[in-house]
Amino acid sequence: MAATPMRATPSISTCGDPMSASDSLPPIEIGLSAAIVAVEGDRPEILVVDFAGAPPGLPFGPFDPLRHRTLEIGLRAWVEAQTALTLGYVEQLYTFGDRGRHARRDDRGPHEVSVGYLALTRPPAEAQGAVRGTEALFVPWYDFFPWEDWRGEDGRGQRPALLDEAILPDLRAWAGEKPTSHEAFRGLPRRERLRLCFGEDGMPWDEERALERYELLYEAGLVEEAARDGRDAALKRRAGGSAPPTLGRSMQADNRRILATAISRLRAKLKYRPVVFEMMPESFTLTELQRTVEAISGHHVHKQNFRRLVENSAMVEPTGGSTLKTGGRPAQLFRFRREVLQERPAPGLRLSGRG
Amino acid sequence: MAATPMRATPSISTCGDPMSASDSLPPIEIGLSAAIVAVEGDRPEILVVDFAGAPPGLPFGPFDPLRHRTLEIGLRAWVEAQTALTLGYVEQLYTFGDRGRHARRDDRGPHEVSVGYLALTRPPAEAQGAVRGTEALFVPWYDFFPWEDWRGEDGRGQRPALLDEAILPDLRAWAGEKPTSHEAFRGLPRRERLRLCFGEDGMPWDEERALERYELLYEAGLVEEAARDGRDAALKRRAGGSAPPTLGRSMQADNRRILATAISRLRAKLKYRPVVFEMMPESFTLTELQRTVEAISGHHVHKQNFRRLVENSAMVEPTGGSTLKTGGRPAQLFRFRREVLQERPAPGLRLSGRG
DNA sequence: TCAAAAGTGTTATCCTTACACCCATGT
DNA sequence: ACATGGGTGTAAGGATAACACTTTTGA
Repeated sequence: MAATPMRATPSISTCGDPMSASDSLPPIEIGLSAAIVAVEGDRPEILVVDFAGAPPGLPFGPFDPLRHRTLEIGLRAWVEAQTALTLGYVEQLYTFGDRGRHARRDDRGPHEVSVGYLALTRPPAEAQGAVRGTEALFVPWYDFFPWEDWRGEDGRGQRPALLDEAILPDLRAWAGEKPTSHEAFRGLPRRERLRLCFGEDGMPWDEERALERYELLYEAGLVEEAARDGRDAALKRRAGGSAPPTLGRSMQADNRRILATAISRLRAKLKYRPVVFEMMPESFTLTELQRTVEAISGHHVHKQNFRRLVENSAMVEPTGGSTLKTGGRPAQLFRFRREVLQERPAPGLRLSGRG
Repeated sequence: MAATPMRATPSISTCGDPMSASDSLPPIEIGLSAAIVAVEGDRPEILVVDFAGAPPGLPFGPFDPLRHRTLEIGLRAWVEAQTALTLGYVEQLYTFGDRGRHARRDDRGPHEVSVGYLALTRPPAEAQGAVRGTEALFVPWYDFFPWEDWRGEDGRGQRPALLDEAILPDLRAWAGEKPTSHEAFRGLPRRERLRLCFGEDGMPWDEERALERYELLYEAGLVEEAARDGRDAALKRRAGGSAPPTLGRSMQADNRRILATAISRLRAKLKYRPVVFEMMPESFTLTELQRTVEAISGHHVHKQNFRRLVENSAMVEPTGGSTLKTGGRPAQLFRFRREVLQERPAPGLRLSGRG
């Protein structure tokens, strides 16, 4: 390759000693938050901690560098110590340093930075011994994001009514206003962001943009968290001004944003890594697998193509058994072929055709 | 959609008050590290801070939550204040809590957690005023990862000689040994990891696995950082035991791991988002665009197909001008069509055919 | 006239999408 | 018999990969 060139040399304070500025810095604490996902039938669920009336929160614990070598080890350790849940797949999502978590500037105590994790597990009934206390429970994640479920109550796919009735009218009004100085410098104008995120005129609804959608709603002051974080100005704009925003259940601190991050990431990852199987029991029918994928992605997929896709992908193999529990013709049972991890470079379920 | 069910209730310490455990926790400091990438001709370069003889490091600065609302704002602020670099694209990579950064357990002072960022910029010559001091400079990133450049010195693609001469023999030896207790519980056996990461027998070389490859080399004790972090045992195994490992230049602390993360992420992102253009000048020829993509991905692509792919993608438009500087027939100049961001859901350059 | 690099056209192949149809069970 | 869900086959369309070939400059 070439010899190291001496060329542009922007001046950057080198900070050879990482502690150089530590005296002047306020204390910081790192919170590890886990979005622990399981799918129960056709319902994706998330483990939350209840606050007796107050909005629920994701389970979390502080990171103690003296006890745990890495962040992920820390997360696994206290989750597996305090619950009997077996965390299969664990993945770091994002680190949020926002003040959102502690709303006010004059807060005392350490500043909280939260590292969000995604964990996948099997439905509670399968994870025996998971029940130990009463503070935490699994709740459907679409309680927090009703606009993300496009499967409809009946069978056929169906646009959530909430979108046209409540969300889009308010967002269109917001898009008509002048952007704040904060927004101006970076990114697209409001109208365009709205089109991209919510699939207005011509743009398709992209299920992977769950995080961007939540953040847009937050900026527009349409979720409860925005008010809590002191964005009252944004909220006043709402029609009438009396009715508080009710777009989905809210959560503690920035937890709903972490959950939105988890949903986006999981929906994306489904397509290029065999992560669904972390949420499936040992053996399952192809329809059960399809229901799980649909639950997560939030819309129906084409049955026949899904089946072929799965069978061609070599990700499953028949167990030999079958079940009658589904009603109708008995369904073959399959299991995950772990060997694909060693055969294919990047196995996954790239589904695009809607059902 | 459905009513919230009361079902499984794993007991998790609720930690309603985020400060509950703060007294017993050691102080933590958050370092923001930036992998700032630019492409100069056919060479990808990374901005490093020189330590006069010692291994270079990524520029970094501490996060001060009182001054900056978010981590990214903090990063942008000090980079743009201390250098005159214009950071176009900035993206959070990963947060490392490892002790790797401070090698020894008995360290005094705050524990350092590093949040790695990827930033893209234009070549130094373009970023006028970027030159302010002499501590920082751009160096070719393949100095740190020579095994990642498959383009060859001549023209045709070519496997780096280093792989067969030094890396693979040592890795095969490592794969033949018994795994440590740490490794055993999670993941694949050594032999399989080696196949996947380095494309042994039948598996293709996946350029996106740059991070996994570096981590494998670290675990096998074949990079200098492994020795520094106290993995001497691993190092003793090396044949002869006298010659220190020389697989690429090493960096400060965990910085090479962050750079590996940046390379992996950038190589992946190239394929589904129009990020190349953040590193291109206002107008460019298609061949220049191709050279940039090749520089990053580390291998050649098929010229004709690349051109068609780009032109069909509607990501560029002709400026009308042309240049003679390329030698041979004059080349048309193109510019990035920013409108694609609003037209296509996820534009990118999915190239797979090798050149 | 030749080398070098830009730029065009064509074809075989695979993958995706969509549609139509058959099979096995319970009521 | 028929409803229900499981399971299979096949044809059209589009994207990709690989190939050969033409054009325009400088030396």
